[in-house]
Amino acid sequence: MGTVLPKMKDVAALAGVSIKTVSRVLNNEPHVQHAVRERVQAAVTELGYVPSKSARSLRGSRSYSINMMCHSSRSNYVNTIQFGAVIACQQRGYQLTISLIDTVEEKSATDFRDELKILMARSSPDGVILVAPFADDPVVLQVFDELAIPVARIGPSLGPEGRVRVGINEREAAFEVTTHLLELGHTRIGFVRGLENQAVTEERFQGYKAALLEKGLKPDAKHVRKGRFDFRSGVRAAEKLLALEPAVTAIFASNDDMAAGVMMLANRQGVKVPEDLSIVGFDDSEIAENMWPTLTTVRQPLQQLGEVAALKLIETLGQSVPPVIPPTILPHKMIVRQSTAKVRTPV
Amino acid sequence: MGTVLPKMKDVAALAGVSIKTVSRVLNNEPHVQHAVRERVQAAVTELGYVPSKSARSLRGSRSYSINMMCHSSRSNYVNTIQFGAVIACQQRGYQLTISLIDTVEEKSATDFRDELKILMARSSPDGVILVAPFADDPVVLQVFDELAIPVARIGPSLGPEGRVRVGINEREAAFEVTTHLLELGHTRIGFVRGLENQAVTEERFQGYKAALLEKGLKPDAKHVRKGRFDFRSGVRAAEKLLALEPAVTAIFASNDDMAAGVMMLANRQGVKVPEDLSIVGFDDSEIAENMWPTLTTVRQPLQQLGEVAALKLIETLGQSVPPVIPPTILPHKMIVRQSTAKVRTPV
DNA sequence: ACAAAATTTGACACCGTTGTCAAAATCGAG
DNA sequence: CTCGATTTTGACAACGGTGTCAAATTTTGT
Repeated sequence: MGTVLPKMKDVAALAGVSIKTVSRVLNNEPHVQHAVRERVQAAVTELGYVPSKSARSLRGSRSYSINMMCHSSRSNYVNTIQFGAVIACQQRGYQLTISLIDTVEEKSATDFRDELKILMARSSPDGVILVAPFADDPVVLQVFDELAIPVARIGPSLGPEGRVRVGINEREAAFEVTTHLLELGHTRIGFVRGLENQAVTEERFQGYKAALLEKGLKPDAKHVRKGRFDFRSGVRAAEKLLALEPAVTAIFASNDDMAAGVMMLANRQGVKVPEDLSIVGFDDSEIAENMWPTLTTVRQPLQQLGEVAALKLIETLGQSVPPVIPPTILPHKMIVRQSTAKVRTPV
Repeated sequence: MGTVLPKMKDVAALAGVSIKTVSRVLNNEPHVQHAVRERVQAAVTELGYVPSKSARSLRGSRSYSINMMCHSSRSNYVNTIQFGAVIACQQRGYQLTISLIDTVEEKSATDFRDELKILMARSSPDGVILVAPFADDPVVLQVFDELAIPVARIGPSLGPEGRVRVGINEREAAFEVTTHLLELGHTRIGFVRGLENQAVTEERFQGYKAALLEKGLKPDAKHVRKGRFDFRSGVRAAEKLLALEPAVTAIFASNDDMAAGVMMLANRQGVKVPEDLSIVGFDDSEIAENMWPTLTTVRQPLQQLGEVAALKLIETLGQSVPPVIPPTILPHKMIVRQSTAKVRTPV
């Protein structure tokens, strides 16, 4: 009931050892006799003792918290990754905290750096998980270098630098879905790009181009539209692509939200999907199955991405100087649903 | 570059006062001369000093963190509330942490209580924000009472107890959309309930019933289906409701995801929306605008709900014994889009 | 069986802040 | 101008752990 929380000295008293020995057991340090270790552990569970995070981090200068930095957490992408990260952190006894910060573009770079530094000083995490649009931002990476806070980057360009990186092979995935469309007989395939400040935008585009070239087709600039990863920009891109003469017979949108926009416009204009127009997306977010017809897309293991990023990050916290770590590439998978079909009238 | 983080004594030295005085200034305590206060503040900003959270919370037994407890953060509802909560916390210098925990149903009640207690001991938040399905859970509320951790509940049943509560008037909102359908001439209006362990499910249903009764219509049990707040259960409910003889001419789903399911099924069966069937949802989540036709729904100010909950919670942390607080009711708004229209053939 | 080496254990300082309490400075009244 | 009341200030302990280092204990070698 109203019993006070047990402290280390209570555990020590119950086990008949010194405080320091309890500390050693809790931190899995060597130099404790097996029998003593067991006695202490029994005392811990009996009292339901949980070490005080603040005391621990004050002396040990580790906060046992990981921060996930986002621009906005309101997207399936960020949200699902976050979900995976929370699970991993919880499992390892870490706490996940969320920080929101505006992108560099919305303010001056110095303001941004200052704000970021204050934010980090406040939460003083042991490590930070970066997702788009920060995973590729040189200013952000530099600040964390200066603060000597380890970062894990999700879905970044796979450069050679020595930080924890987790992602999928974006280019290959884009190559696969494009090839899927080509094999269905499509030759005029529209492509909707994502936000230009994100590395994945170019990666996916490269995959698209490579697939066309492999089949001996020349990429046509008219078939490529810019997008912003949101529903609305998908609608706008589709307007242009369907107005072409001759129009495209398939559209590859760089994510599902834009694909949903494409589909909405097709529905509205009476263009039949997939008979007159095949559509593919990217991400396999919830919306992909919740539209009609359901969307062919690429499944990114988002939750797993978050989990692995958090685990790898926590793992590196022990090492004093993190070695150069090869990027972890998780497998993606093309999910063929109803929005793609053989082209009707091959020209 | 590699300068160490400034500590309180550095600030004290620069301002020419004692450490304690700096502490007083930072905590807005009285008994500091105006001039001294300014001098200290100047020193703080000059050094870019940020107090150490761990030291603070160790001595002061406040952690400056708020925990948001969810079952799964992967829904627009939870996600948007979380977004608002992060904003509010950040603004007040608090940190938002996320905890995931399985519902009571998935394990024994004692296990649940133990797990919850350990989770809270680990993160030791100053307060907790509860959302569905925990906001109404008596076991959860009891545990927090025992631990003496203040909670803020979002969207709960509006009982008389003295905790921070934030929500909208669910019943009235449901009353309004139902009335909207009635005024369009609909008389056979289907209703899809939500998860039965959540208070809002009954609240919205009561609003639906009240609207029918007010227009002199008798609620028909055949027109009411259970649901689980997800796309799939919306599809299933619609199958049943559209198979009725005579079929319903409108369906009110208790949330947007289920409404999307209803719409998908209608599209698939060739039932024209809104000509043959009007559909309304609830929440105004992103999906509402990202379907075709766009969805008439009720806008819940989810982000604001999260913000207000966090702010009110932080506010009460000062008071030693939180007084009985009246619930905060935020305004909702019916958003009429394309999915509702006059009934075609009034029977 | 005894000294040296290795292992196990505990006393104590310390991390950076806030609470307590007494000292110092200022103010007001007679 | 002095004395008590009040305001302002600072010295010091304390929060609950971990790091250091020395003491106690056990093991090893001869």
